[in-house]
Amino acid sequence: MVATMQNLTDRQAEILEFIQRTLCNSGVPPTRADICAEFGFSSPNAAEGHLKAIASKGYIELMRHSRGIRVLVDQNRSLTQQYELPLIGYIAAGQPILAEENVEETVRIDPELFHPRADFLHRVSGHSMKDVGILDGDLVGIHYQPDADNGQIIAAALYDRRSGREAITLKRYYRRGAKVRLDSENSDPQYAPIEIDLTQVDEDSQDTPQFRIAGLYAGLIRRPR
Amino acid sequence: MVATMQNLTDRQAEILEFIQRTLCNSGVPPTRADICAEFGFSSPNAAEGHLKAIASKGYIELMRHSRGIRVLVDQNRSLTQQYELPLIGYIAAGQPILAEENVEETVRIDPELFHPRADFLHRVSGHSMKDVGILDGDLVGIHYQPDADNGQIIAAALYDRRSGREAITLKRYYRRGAKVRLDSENSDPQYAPIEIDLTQVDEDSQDTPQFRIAGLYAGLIRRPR
DNA sequence: GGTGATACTGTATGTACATACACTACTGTA
DNA sequence: TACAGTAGTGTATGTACATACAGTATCACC
Repeated sequence: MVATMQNLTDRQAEILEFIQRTLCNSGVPPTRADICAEFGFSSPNAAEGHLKAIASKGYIELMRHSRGIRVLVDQNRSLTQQYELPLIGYIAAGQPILAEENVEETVRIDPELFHPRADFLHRVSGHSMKDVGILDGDLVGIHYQPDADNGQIIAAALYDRRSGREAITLKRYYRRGAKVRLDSENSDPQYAPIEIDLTQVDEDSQDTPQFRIAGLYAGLIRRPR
Repeated sequence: MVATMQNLTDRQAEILEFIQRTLCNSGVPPTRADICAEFGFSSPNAAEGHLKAIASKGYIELMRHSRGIRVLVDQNRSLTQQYELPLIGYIAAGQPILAEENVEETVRIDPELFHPRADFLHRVSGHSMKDVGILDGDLVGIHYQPDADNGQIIAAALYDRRSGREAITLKRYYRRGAKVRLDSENSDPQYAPIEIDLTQVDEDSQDTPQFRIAGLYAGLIRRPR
């Protein structure tokens, strides 16, 4: 957006709101004449002037054909809202979590559905959290956050030496000093806790830490096959 | 929608798809000329004819002004989609399931997230489905459907004589002739199967059946407190 | 007290658009 | 075999629309 984003005047805001309302009600943007009818203007130039002002402030884009008004900024989340979350499987070497390379697909869902707000989704693989009702194949919402409190369920990013990437796993997090313990929630003894000493540096991969917190578990979605 | 909803021809589907694409890309519906340019027609009547055909099948609505095309049926969910599902707790006496009286709140979520498509949500209360990872407080998506196959998880509407309303419960459904069995998924012996004989009429509430299928379990959302 | 932004009126113009009429041609179907 | 639905071409027409030019009035502000 090139235009400088200044504040709209009251009148301009009213007109922008009318454009959005029209779009919502009829599916088509209004004409200059429509705007005049709504506000009682007797000259199409009243509308034209406002549109140009609103466009120069970056809120809409004008195309030079009939009804060529495109709303760029949507205050009341009516239409353009994204409602999409990336689904992250693995984290490629040296990449931030939300880098495009890591996005497997995009799921249409309102991030605000979860608490705290989810920043991305992860597909659970395995049964390590079975006892808290998180099953293989579930999509969990993760709130991006680099630290956590003891006892919280986190998305742990564990570096895999072979593949050179980080795998995400849900674990219950406990930390005492430099010692971190990652618990599973499955009574089966094969799911033993993982113990990590943060002072221990992994020599094979100097700059990449063995472990980091990718975020906080914030809820889940299950879509039966 | 008054128009009879028939299937579109391949060409008509292509054109509908182009309308949606245009709407998505530019925010404005295409003109007849735009459609001609896209498909290589040399007469605007080619476009006009298709639009009328698509409109008569109920997929779009034509208004008699420029770019007056409104998409009513939105296959790939671009703009007009609501993304809201009602949350149904109990069913008031004599009301259809989705009656307004039964809607506790509305949750912003894409119905297509679930399979089959969810028509409403229900908040699980109790632990009867714990063994399949459906916990107390979870929101389950329900696909409205009055019948089910053996072994499917359904939302059962059970008439409660005291309150005069129907309570919704998730159960695994089995039917043999007129005998219906509703299983819980919890190894604890307190969750015994419910047996219902469909030939038995409840005398205290003559016209209201004891039991009906409210719909099919289609997935769940969990929002930790 | 002049300058610029906002908020309009009034008139005019050319073209973008929807749409009607008239025809051709193929296809499934009753 | 005739009819309805689909898929087009070609021409024509009136109006819906964006938009330019020329003004007026109010207000803030330096």
